[in-house]
Amino acid sequence: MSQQRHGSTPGNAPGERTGAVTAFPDLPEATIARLPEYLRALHNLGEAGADTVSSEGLSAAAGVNSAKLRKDLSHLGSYGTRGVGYDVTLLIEQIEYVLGLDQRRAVCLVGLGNLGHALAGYDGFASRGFKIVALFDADASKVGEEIQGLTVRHIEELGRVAVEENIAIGVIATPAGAAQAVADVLVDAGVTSILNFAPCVLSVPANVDVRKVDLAIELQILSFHEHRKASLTALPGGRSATAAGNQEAVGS
Amino acid sequence: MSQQRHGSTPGNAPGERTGAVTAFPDLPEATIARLPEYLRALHNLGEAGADTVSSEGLSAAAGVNSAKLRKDLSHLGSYGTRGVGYDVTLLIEQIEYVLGLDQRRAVCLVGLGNLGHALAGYDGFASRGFKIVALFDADASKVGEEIQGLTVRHIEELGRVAVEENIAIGVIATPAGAAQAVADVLVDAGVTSILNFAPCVLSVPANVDVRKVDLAIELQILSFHEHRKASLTALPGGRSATAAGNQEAVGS
DNA sequence: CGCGATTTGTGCACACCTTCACAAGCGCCT
DNA sequence: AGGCGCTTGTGAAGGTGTGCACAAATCGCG
Ligand SMILES: NC(=O)c1ccc[n+]([C@@H]2O[C@H](COP(=O)([O-])OP(=O)(O)OC[C@H]3O[C@@H](n4cnc5c(N)ncnc54)[C@H](O)[C@@H]3O)[C@@H](O)[C@H]2O)c1
Ligand SMILES: NC(=O)c1ccc[n+]([C@@H]2O[C@H](COP(=O)([O-])OP(=O)(O)OC[C@H]3O[C@@H](n4cnc5c(N)ncnc54)[C@H](O)[C@@H]3O)[C@@H](O)[C@H]2O)c1
Repeated sequence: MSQQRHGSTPGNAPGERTGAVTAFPDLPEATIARLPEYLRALHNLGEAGADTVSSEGLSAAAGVNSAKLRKDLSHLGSYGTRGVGYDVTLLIEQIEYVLGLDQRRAVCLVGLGNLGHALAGYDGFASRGFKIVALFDADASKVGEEIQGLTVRHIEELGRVAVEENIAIGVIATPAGAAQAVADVLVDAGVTSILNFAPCVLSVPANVDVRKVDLAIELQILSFHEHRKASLTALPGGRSATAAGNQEAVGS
Repeated sequence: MSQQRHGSTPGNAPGERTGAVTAFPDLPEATIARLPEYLRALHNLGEAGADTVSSEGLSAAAGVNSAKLRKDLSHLGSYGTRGVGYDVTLLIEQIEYVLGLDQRRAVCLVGLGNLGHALAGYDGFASRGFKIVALFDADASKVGEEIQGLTVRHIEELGRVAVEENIAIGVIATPAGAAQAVADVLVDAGVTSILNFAPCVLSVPANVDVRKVDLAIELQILSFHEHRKASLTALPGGRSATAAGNQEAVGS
C-alpha cells in the first residue's frame, strides 16, 4: 500500500553492482522516462538519412535541453565522438538494449470497450517493440469477437494464456470498479508490469510495476494553468512574463 | 523551443500573497499534478458517506505519502482541523476552485479515427469538469458523421467555432505527421492548452501549454523495469529485495 | 604535423521535491 | 476545568534533477 519509487532498492548490499557480466545500468528515473523520447527522435532522424547527430540536434528533436541529453546518454555509458556527435544507428541499438526492446515483449489487453477497441487496433505498439498477444473481457457478449486477428477470450483464461504466451505486461482498460480485481488476476498470472487506464489506484506486490494514464488528470492540470493564465492577465501587474515554448510531457 | 517549467514566474513581487481578491496560489508543479488525484479520492470518499477525512486516510486513498499530502494542501491554504482532519465537501470545493473546475471548460477534439472515437464517447470528461463541444477532422468522409450528439466538422471551421464556443483546450488525436499543423491551427484560433496524443514534439508559443500522452513511452518504461528485474533475479546476488507496493503515476 | 573548429562529458551550484519528526492545536471525556 | 489522544502544519535534512560553463577529445585542413 505504501508508495515507493523505482530506482535502486534503497538498502541493498553496497558495492555489489560491479559484477562483470550483465552489470545493469542504474539509471535515474528521470533519465529512463526520457530515453523513449530520444529513441523516437532517433528513428525519425535515421529515416531522414542522418548517420550522426549532435547532442544539440537530437535534443532539439526530442524537445529537451542539450546538456540534459548528454548527461542522460553518459549515464548509459554510450559513447559519442567529440567533435562529431553520436552515431544514430549505434545509439538506437544502445537505447533499445537498455530499455529491453531487443526482445519483443508480449502484452495482453483486458477490457474491450470503447478504449480497448482503439488500443487493440493501434499499430504504434508493434512498431515500438511490443506485440499484443491476447485480449480478455468478462462480458460474454464480447468474448469470441475477433479484433485485428485476435479473438477476445474470457478473463478466466488469463492465468493459463499468460503463462503459455509469456506475457510480461498487462494493460487494463476496464471501468475503475473492476480494475483492482483485474490487477489481482494479472498478478496471480505472473504479470509484473501493468499499464492502467482506469482512474483508480491499484494495490500490487512490491515486485510489480504500475503506470497509470488518466486523461481527466491531464485535462485538469491544463485547466489549472488556464485558470492561472486567466487570473494573471486579468491582474494589472502584467502580461504573462514567461519565456519560451513549453512542453509538458507525461512521465513519472 | 527551449524548455521551461510552469510555476512561479521566478521574480515576481514577494510578500504579495496577502492580496484579498484573486491572489492566485503559486503552487509547485508537483503539487498541481497530484491535486486531481486527491480530488478523485475525495469524491469517492464523499460518495461513501465520509464527512471528514484525515491526511492518513486521504493519502492512502490517493496512493501517496501523508506528509506530502499535508504539505500539498497547506500550500493552497486549505485548513484542516487538528485532531479531526479535513472536511470532505469543503476540500473538494477548494481543490476544484484552484484547478479552475468551477467553470466547465470547453474542449474540442481533432482527429476522429480509432482513438478519437473512443475519446468522443468517453463519459469521464463530463463528470470531471469538461465538456466536449466540437469535433474536427480533415477527412471528408468523416465530416458530417454524428458521434454522441455532435457532428464532425471540417477542420477549416475550427477557427470560427473555437471563438464561438470559447474553446480553451484542444485535444489532438491525429497521426503524428499532422499534429504540428493541427497545433498551429489551434493556436491561431486562440486555444491556449493542448493535450497531444500523437507521438511527436510540438512547437508552440510561450503562452500555450502542451501535455502529451504517449502510450508507447509508457510501455517502454515498463519494459525497462522488466529488463532490470529480469537481470537482477538472474544474478546470484539475490531476489528482489524491494519493500512495498509501488505505483508510478503519469505526471509532469 | 600542428592548429582551430567543433562537440562531448562532467564538476558545480542551485532549485525543487520528498520525508521524517515534532510542536502546536483541537475536541472529547471525565 | 483539565488532561489526553489524535491530527495538522512545518522546520530541517537529505535526495534528485537541472543547466551552466568549461576542459578534454576528436576531426579536418592547411
Ligand atoms: N474511452 C476513453 O476514451 C477513455 C479515456 C480515458 C480513460 N478511460 C478509462 O478506461 C476504462 C475503459 O473505458 P471504456 O470507455 O472503454 O469503458 P467501456 O465500458 O466501454 O469498456 C469497459 C470494458 O471492460 C469490460 N469489463 C468490465 N469488467 C471487467 C472485468 N472484471 N474483467 C474484464 N473485463 C471487464 C467490459 O465488459 C467492457 O467491455 C475506464 O476505466 C475509463 O475510465 C477511457
Ligand atoms: N489508437 C490508439 O489506441 C492510440 C493510442 C496511442 C496513441 N495514438 C495516437 O493517436 C493518434 C491517432 O491514432 P488513431 O489510431 O486514432 O489514428 P487514425 O488514423 O485512426 O485516425 C487519425 C484521424 O485523424 C484525421 N486527420 C488526419 N490528418 C488530419 C488533419 N490535418 N486535421 C484533422 N484531422 C486529421 C484522420 O482523418 C483520421 O480520422 C496517432 O498519432 C496515434 O499514434 C493512438
